[in-house]
Amino acid sequence: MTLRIYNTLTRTKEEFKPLDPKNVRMYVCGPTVYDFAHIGNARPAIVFDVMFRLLRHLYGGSHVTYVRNITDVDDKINARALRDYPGVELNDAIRRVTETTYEQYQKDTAALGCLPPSFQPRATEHIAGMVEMIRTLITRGHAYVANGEVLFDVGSMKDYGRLSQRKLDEQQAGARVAVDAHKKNPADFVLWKLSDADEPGWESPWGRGRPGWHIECSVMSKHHLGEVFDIHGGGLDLIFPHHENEIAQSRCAHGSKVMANYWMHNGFLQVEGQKMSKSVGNFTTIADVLKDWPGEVARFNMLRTHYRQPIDWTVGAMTESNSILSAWQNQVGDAEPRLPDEEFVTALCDDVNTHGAITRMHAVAKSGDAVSLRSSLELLGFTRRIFASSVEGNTVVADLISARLEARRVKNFAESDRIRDELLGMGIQIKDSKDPVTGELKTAWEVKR
RNA sequence: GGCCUCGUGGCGGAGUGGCUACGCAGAGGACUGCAAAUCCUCGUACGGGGGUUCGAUUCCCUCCGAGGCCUCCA
Repeated sequence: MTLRIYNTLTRTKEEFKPLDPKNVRMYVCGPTVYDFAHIGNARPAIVFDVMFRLLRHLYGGSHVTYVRNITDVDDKINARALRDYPGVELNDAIRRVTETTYEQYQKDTAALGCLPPSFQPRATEHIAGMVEMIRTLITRGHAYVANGEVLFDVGSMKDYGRLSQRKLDEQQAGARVAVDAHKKNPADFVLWKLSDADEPGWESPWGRGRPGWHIECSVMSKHHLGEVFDIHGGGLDLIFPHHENEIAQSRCAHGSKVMANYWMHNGFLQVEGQKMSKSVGNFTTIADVLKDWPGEVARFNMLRTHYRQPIDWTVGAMTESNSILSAWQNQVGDAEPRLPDEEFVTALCDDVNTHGAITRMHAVAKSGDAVSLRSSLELLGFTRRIFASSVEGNTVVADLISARLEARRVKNFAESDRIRDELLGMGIQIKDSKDPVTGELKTAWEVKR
């Protein structure tokens, strides 16, 4: 089975060849923990979770290392800490912001069926590594100190801009880059900046300060995955400047030709046809979605579209996802998963074509092969039965159903319909059937939305 | 101004140089006390205009439209 991946670096689909099949290494940019994650943040979490599961399937569960970082040092966090915890000592306030947001993120991603990554390093645990890498960059002539900042010198890297296919001179034509007198090149970016007394900071050779926006990923990926690794993922918007700058830092610090061999970027998401933003009022957090829908439905809804395509996140689509998934869950029952069928895996191996895989699952479902369907669901991360928790063991429902069955046996249809309406009022949809052999009446049910 | 996506039937959404995915919704039928569920059948789409070709939804050019990045952003 050949895995092919669309590589942003080359803008083509390439055959995936791991550096070491015994240790396939993937790094994905995780959240900055200052606020509830929104539904757009869920996309990379889910998409790369599927990638993680697929790699484990192909190379073995113990032969894949997946790192997703937690950015817990950032000026947005400081601002939030000052706003939400006035009067509290700053470091303490920051810790409260990052801890509560981090815990919420763990809950959200777990509810969406995502496996915990192999490592979830935090930026604040790697400050020493960042100082070290910055020092190396200065030594090697790729960074300089100016105006209290350490800046990366983009002019020192001959192919800066390769990932985003930008040329430095073309960019300046746009004149959107602020020209700072202390920068050698307007595109030079901060590696370290000094902190005021009321800002978080760490001691460094350049004074008490904090790291810039890009250095953490270079340091943490190197720490867990090495100087060169296989896959680096994240959202489309990170291509520039974040990933471009990560590449610049890592390659220049290590003297390597590449940072990662394959760069994968997921597309964006709109809500009901509109860009999600706080001003429009359609800013939807993962927690909001989970209030209305099971996490599995949200996950399925996300996977019905190829990861590089835009998604329009709508109630209509969620309703459709819900009906497909619950039909499958009913069909699958308690079947034990085995190996998923080859066509299904082949679809996933074509640049993680989850929609193609789901199409295959429709065919499998139609064929009545519950084990195969269950196996596919398993690989995509649908391991639990969705409605079970809310109503399982509900004796009221069971009693009403048996009372209705009895009424039907004695042809008291007024009573049987009354009970059916009562259940419907509870959100329970009745499904009658007859045993094809014995002719016995049977009733199943599901939670209707 | 630069770079990059995308435009498919009522809706969602793949894919392919020729054989008209798939799902949801909808219509008809079977079944049912009636519904629901289930099963069977049906609907003939690829933004406009050029070009290449025996033939393009699929390749090329162009126009129109939607969106993203270039500044923190998944």
